[in-house]
Amino acid sequence: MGSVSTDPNPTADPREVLAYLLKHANLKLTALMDAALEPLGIDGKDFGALRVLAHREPSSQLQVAQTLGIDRTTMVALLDVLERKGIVTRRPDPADRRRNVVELTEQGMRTYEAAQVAYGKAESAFLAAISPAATDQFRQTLRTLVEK
Amino acid sequence: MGSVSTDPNPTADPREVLAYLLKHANLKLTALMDAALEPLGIDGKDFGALRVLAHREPSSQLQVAQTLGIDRTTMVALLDVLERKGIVTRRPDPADRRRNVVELTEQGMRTYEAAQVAYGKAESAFLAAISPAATDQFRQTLRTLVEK
DNA sequence: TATTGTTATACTCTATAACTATA
DNA sequence: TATAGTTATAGAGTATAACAATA
Repeated sequence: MGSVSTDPNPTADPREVLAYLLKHANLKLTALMDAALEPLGIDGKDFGALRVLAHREPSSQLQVAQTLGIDRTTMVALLDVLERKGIVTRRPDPADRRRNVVELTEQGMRTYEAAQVAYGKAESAFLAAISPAATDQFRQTLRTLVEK
Repeated sequence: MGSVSTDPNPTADPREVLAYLLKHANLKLTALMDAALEPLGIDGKDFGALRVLAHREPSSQLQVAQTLGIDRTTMVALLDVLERKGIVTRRPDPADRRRNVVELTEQGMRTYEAAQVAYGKAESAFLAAISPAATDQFRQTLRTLVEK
């Protein structure tokens, strides 16, 4: 028997547990991201919505909410803020007036582009301590773990 | 110029962003962990407190709270629940009666051991799609990213 | 005066239920 | 009847401020 599998105390340091490491890695990147986006007047959650809106045909609120995995009532408040800031517009879909077509404004597109740059810097700072190869591996592993 | 660095649209899929992947990996492991611990009457947050308590000398509430990175008022509510379940005890520290000495009970130690087994299964399920080597690499990367 | 634990309170985030309008 | 968006409300989770006991 090897010492690894018979270790009587595999979690002697509470901070070695994967759940702890993953949680704190997420907290750290989120903090870096929010700090980087703050000068643009948005946070990571807003940036997530912008990413969805920037890469799809003009969508209904419900479609965006479902893509983000948030409730449609939460979507209302999120878009209220972005609309007030001039980042998105809402208008009834002529083909189905129950739906709102949500689009990035010109200013919203500029904000989104600036946000991509700012986010990229935050991500780079987060990954600074590991090699490009380790970064690729890390990203690939996360993709596998998250999928389905 | 390589196509990678000149990709005009590096985040065409909103779900390829590291912040998204990390967040959802964390959500997935947290869900698996909470489901695995639920029969024991605790959740991942409680398990975190138990890990700290099991691997330290009997601690004051404040020490445990600071190790977990939570507010001391939050610690009160967390321990209220664990104490009511017979998992921990609180008593004034004879050396400094402002402090509470917090300890796992006998039952608490059994709960903790069962929780370790349950958590281990959740972690294994989470990691099932990647190889042991990739798992080791993943863990090491997270350690590096989280540290300091 | 400062510190630990506690309580009361408030704030953030998000979801559920009910309502309006459209289909 | 069912669906999209909205509003009102409630719940979980956590933090701030004030207080009691102790140092």
